[in-house]
Amino acid sequence: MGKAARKRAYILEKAKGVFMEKGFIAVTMKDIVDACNISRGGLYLYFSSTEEVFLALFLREAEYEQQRMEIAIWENLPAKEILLDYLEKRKKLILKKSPSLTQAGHEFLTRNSDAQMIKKWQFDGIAEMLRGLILYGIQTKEFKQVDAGTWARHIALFLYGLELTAQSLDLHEGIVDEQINFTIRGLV
Amino acid sequence: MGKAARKRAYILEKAKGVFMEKGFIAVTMKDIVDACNISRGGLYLYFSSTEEVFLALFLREAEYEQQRMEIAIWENLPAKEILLDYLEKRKKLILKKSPSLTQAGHEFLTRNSDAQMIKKWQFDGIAEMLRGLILYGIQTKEFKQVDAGTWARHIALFLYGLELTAQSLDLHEGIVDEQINFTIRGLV
Amino acid sequence: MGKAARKRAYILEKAKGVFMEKGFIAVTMKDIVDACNISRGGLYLYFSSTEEVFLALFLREAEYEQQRMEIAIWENLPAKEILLDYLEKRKKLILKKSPSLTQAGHEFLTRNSDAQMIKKWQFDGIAEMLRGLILYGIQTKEFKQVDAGTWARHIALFLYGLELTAQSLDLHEGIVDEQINFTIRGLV
Amino acid sequence: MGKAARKRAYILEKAKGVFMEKGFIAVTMKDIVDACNISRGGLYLYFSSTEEVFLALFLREAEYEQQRMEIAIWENLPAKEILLDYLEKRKKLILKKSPSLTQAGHEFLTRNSDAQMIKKWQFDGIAEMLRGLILYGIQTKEFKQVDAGTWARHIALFLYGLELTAQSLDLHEGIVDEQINFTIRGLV
DNA sequence: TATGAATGAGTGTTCATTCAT
DNA sequence: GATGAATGAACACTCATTCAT
Repeated sequence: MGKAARKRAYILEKAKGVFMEKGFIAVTMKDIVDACNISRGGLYLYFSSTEEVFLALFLREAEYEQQRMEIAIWENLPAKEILLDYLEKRKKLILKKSPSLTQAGHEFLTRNSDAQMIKKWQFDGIAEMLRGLILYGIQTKEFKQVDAGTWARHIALFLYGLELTAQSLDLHEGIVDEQINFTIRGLV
Repeated sequence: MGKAARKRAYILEKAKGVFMEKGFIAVTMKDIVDACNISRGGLYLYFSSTEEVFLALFLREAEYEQQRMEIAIWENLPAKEILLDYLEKRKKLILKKSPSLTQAGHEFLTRNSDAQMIKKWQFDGIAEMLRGLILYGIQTKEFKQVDAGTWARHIALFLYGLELTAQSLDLHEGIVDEQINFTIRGLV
Repeated sequence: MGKAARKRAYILEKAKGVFMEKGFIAVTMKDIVDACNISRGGLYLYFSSTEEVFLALFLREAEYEQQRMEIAIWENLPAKEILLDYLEKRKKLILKKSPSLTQAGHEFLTRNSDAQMIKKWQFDGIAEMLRGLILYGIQTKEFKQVDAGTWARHIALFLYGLELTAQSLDLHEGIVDEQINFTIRGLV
Repeated sequence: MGKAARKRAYILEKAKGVFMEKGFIAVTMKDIVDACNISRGGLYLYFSSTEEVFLALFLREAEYEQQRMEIAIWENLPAKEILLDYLEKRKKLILKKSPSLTQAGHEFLTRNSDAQMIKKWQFDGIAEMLRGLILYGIQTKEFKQVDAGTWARHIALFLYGLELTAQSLDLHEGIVDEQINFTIRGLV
């Protein structure tokens, strides 16, 4: 990795904290500059707007997460275990008090309807992944014979909505657990 | 209605368009001034911040909607019909292509955790209403013997998330229908 | 007194409280409007700036005070008693916590070097009055044989300065008494 | 002196002219910006309010003057000569036709009762200094056996008041001389 | 006369963006 | 490449002043 690439990676890493803290809209170039401890002009050598920073960050995160997921799925672990792991991970994000990258991504989408990549990642990719998992669970008899596509989309949408709203609605852990268990019971 | 009240109502009406267009965070007093075709100072005679405008607007909308709902529920129609009507109404909001006040309300909540009124309206009130409806449906044997509270919260959360995300995710009507029907099938 | 004159007098009375509270510079037409409980436009029917209000007020006060003084002096009271009374009156103004009309007048003079009337009243008139009093006291052998003009101007300047600075310097009563007694001792 | 310090010094120098011209209350950040020929935002890099500018300016001036004074006092010159020099210096300030920083400082104190530094400089410090000088003069038999504290405060107050009022009252040099000589005669 | 809604100019303050070093 | 000082546009907010009623 060249020096420039390393600097870009550094900026994205620091920016991630900022976006997780403040969402997307409220973030200014100054926030990122401050978080990175670099000069105002320095940031502009690599990115020329918060949009650009966020897109690059989101792309990086998406690629990374995609890999982690595929590995987990194809390790032949029990479907139920994979699902529980996944839900557990989402639950942590949901219960986090500060905005998540999901929230920032949502704010970004609200203003930039043509950000296909984010759209794909925030929903399509996850729904597809869940569908694969459900089909696999049906095959291993762990799950009921349900319509995998519909269920996958339902879970994806439900979790996405839950993550966006949990903090603003002040949902406590009890309700989040209740809702997640409710979802699993429908499937298993 | 006095002159001042009429002017307030006029401002709220114009501001509604602005909030539906741009959400809450991105709206400035100047946006509202421009939409109303009044002077900068003129707006300050009625409202002194975007927060104040939005709260007044939201309260007005909430009161109006509340009335519509209560009437429908207490007309003793079959539970299933009331639910379908309600879901149909939400579906229309969900499929509307331009941003709704729900999105603006969500942004408001993201920055203003103490806006109890909005929180109540966006979620608590609706969950409670749905719970009453489900209990009523169970009593009339229209619905299965389910945990009314859990289901009510599930539907409320799911619809809220769906409304927030539908446009940004570009969900087409097929998927929205699929998801709504899926929800009803679980209940009936 | 006609209706208009009565209204003018009313406005001046209320404005006096405002100027005593806030000095001259910080007072806005809105402050006066609020204190008078009249409409914005209404005030403009009588005065078209804070300058105008203040000048009218100062003139009125000056005329009133002038009369009181002259009466006291020509009642043939002992010179020392008249002087003590006068100093006692000034002391009260000096120890008052909020700005006095003197302070407001000073602020006015700072911005309007051509306000001869105020200048005359704040200093020349008082010096002249004190000079008459000192001459009278010398004649009645109550005061030493001093240069009446110089002493009069000294006392006038000293009291004026003391009144302006007492609050901002946080002078407590002990120091004010000390300084006033010091002045009297030089004379008697 | 670094570049930033030089710029700060430049701003203070230009601001000094503004404060001497307009006092403190009437000065806006725009006035300072215009006097410095810099951009609106540029000023905010160094100071974020007129208060801040003025305090920095006053501190600088105070430090400079303090040094001059201490040197004069401890050079063991005759007390009378030091006093005359000091009064001569004050007389120049008093007769200067344009407003002085003293007026601005006074306005600042009027609105900002907790500016101890200014209070100390405008009065306490000077009274203390004069007291030391009078005691020294009594010791060398140059001055009469007077109450040094009372006299020191009297002179400090009198000069302060004189400086504030001289221009607004349009006192000509004859009167200022008369008053200063009068003060000296009381002491020597 | 009297009202008070309405205006718009002026000021404070923040930030994206540029540029000399 | 890197810096950070500087700029200026944009927005929040206040207030003197006007004007239709």
